[in-house]
Amino acid sequence: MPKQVDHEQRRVQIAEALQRLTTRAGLEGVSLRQVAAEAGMSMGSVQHYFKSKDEMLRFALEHRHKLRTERISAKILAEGRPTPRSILRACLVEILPRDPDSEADFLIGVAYFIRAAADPAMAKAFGEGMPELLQFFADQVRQAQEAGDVPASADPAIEASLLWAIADSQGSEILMGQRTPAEAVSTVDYYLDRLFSAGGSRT
Amino acid sequence: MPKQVDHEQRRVQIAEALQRLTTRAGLEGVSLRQVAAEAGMSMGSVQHYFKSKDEMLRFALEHRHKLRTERISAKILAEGRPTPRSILRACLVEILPRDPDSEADFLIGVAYFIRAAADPAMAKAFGEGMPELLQFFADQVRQAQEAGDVPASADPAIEASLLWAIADSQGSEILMGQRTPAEAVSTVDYYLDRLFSAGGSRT
DNA sequence: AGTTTGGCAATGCGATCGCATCGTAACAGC
DNA sequence: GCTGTTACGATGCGATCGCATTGCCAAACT
Repeated sequence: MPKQVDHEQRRVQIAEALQRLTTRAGLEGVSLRQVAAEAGMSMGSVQHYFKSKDEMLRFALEHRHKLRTERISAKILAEGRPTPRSILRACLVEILPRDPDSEADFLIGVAYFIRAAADPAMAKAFGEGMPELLQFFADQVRQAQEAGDVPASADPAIEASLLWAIADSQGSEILMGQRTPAEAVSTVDYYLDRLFSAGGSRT
Repeated sequence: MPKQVDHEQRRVQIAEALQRLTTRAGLEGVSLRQVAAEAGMSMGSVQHYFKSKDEMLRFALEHRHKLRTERISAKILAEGRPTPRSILRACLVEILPRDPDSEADFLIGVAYFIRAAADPAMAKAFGEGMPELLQFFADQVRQAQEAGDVPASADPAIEASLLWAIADSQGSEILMGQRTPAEAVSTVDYYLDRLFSAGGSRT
């Protein structure tokens, strides 16, 4: 029929404008008008692609999840000779806010978290990407165990949760200015050192 | 001169109404009118005790800090024969959202966090209570080291940060419904088990 | 060529926001 | 008992919010 516009692309365009704004003001502090302005279009246009603000937020969250997954995948593939440890380290460092981009990404995550706390639908969308990552972490730990690099007594599922905890919390402290990215990375390494040696048969 | 009103008490009263609301709608979703209604007073009254919304938020944050500190202190004193490990465990469990009250407290923390990310003044207030707790954790780890319960190779400052990370992150996952409080507590114990035995001379 | 339909801008509406202002009631000091 | 200061409720203002409505333009399809 009429024009040919790639809906998905437009939605992504809007979502990315939203991300940029979210970094500065949090999620609740962002209005549809601001998003439209940031995306360089009229408010009516934004409304055309998202029936409500909530729908826009949910799309942007899923988009972010996808991007993060891709980013982490790329990191892993970029590893020359990946070992479970190097893979885990790459993931954890990737999660940490090290530059404006990753800082934005981290902030957006928190912004969504707090909305998810009050909005069950958002909580569902928010939680969906998590088990996947934890599962991946657990798998890496398991492989390291089989290679004898991590003590057999370790519980992969719990270890995965702990690894995530460290990246998450260190990230928060970086944002609060209580820690530098370099310090956070060295904390990650400190922890990996212990996980990958305590009681293990090799270093 | 006129009436005799305890300003501090009134402010606390308002702050607590704010906390109750924050649990439900996050920090940005709370209006002065709602706070006034929740506190059972008129909006003009709230304005009388806080010149601006920001000032109210900052006071409530400090109030929360104080309460949490007191709560943790009480927990420690309640320990019959406290050991560094039992103290740390009590603190970590105290931080976790286990019931509506502690859940609310945790949510409020997140709500303030996100505001602090955009507001330097709030970030300052937010970060002030943190080093104190980390310092306390580090001291406990150090004492355990001296008792031979934690390997000497451990770095108390980093361990403190890791301990906080675990409580913080597990708390988030509880709120997202991805984990039960019981699971989180067992994760805490799992971690303490390793910290307090790996390479250590005693159990 | 005319009709249809999607893309998009503009505008309006009702609600709500933080904040300023003003009026009033209550009480302390002279 | 008058005065001055404080407590606090009521109201109004300008801005902004999400959302609904409307209308125009351009591009397919008949």
